[in-house]
Amino acid sequence: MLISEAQKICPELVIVNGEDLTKFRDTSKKLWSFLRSHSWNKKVERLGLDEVFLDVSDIITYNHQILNRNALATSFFQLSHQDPEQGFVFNATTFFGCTSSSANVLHDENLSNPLCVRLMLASHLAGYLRHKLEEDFGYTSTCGISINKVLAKLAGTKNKPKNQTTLVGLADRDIQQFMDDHPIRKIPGLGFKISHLVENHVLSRTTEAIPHDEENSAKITVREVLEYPGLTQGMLERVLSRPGTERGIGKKIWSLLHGIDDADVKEANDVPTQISIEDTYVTKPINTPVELMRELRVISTSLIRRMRVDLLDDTFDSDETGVQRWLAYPKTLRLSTRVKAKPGPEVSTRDSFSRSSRSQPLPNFVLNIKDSIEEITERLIHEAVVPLFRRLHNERHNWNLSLINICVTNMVLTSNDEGQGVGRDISTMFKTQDAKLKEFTVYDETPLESPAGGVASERDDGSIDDHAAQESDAEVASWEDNDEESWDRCSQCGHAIPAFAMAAHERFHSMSD
DNA sequence: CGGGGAGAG
DNA sequence: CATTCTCTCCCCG
Repeated sequence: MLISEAQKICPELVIVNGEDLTKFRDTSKKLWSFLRSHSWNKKVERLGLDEVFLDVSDIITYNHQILNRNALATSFFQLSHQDPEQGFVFNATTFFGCTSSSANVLHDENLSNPLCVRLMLASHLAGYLRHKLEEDFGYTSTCGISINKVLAKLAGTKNKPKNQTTLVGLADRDIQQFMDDHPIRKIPGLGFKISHLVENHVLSRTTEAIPHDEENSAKITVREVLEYPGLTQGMLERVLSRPGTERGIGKKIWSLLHGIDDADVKEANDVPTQISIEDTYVTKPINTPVELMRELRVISTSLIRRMRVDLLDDTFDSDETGVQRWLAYPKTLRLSTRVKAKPGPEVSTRDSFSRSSRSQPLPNFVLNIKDSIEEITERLIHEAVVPLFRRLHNERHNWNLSLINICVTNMVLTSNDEGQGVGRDISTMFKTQDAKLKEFTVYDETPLESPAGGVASERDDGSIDDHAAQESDAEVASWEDNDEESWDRCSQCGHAIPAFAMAAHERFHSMSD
């Protein structure tokens, strides 16, 4: 809701600058887990905090097979392969919720069309899941049901805010009809860059300047693009190809415009591939080391906190077992900044939006769970973040920073989620474990060096200076040096293994026995 | 792997 | 309403 609207309705409203997304994140995770628990193939892909794709092909195939055509009105949808009791009763003579066509009832000719029956079954599954989301958790939802991701997502926009839409596209021309009236910018996968290139070409414009705002973004429809003479995959490829563009972009965009999308629904990722925290300083850019250090401290602190929330195993209460281990840990630390554009006559809007970044290996002390967040933050800033900053900016002040971002990425998984996903196949499990052991072996034999650039510190005059590396810096960031409990010898093979990886390592032995 | 771009919510 | 703060996937050298 617009803040101005909220204040109109509720004048005594207290507005606090900033937000805490914790409850949103937790709820998102909870609802997502619920949906995943109903998936057979585990293809449950999150899109942001409040959307999710489910590939339910396997469930639909099964329920199609067991469908009794003599008692359609009192059918039973089986939610489990193992337990035939699990499921719900439904009326298979109609779709659940809205459909893209006017009639919701399945006529005889449609009943003989397998695709139509499958879509009908999926609509009931969606209806059931949405019902549970509302009854058990208290959240309404929208859903689109179709044969691929693009069509499902577009269908889902039709009956907001709390209904579902099944796209009953039985022939290619039904699909095309559905696509035709959409503005191309609304097609998932066509962002503002590609939309403008396509629009400019179709309208035979040669405008180089791409407007950055949503306002004058392409209002041109899919139909108008497809009616353009000579529009082929190859033509789109030529129009859209610039250095750095995705290979096969022409074919991809052409397909999307036709409602064709072979992108897989990806299996759920247990840990994010990246965690980043950023802040913008538009009205008052960062210019002095004092301001800089304060902001780096704020951002780093919240990053360490987020790492512990998102990357630590929370299956047991930490105070019950006393042991928490990393599900995954990042190998890389990255600092990005954006410099505020100089207010001049010809400001290429481009400039103010692009970022620069530098990265380096993440020091290992960051993973010491027992150390306090403040302690780790301080060390991280001085030993890693400031050196990265100095690689980005030579000047000692007046950087005019309008954005700072700190990111950890390049995650290494430390254990298989037991009984889940890939772990079924012994040989692939062996391979993954082997790869992980290799990781640890490297750490074992090669003690980490102290980060390049030495330590920087803040001086009274506000400048940042390098010190020659101190004696103590030599022992920077090594688990062994800091905490003898962090590494252990495996009783079976004598290999040195980080404590958090021991469980995985022992499973490795049990697999190879 | 490091750096950057595009697109998503 | 426009901007902010994430996150993922991809390309190039």
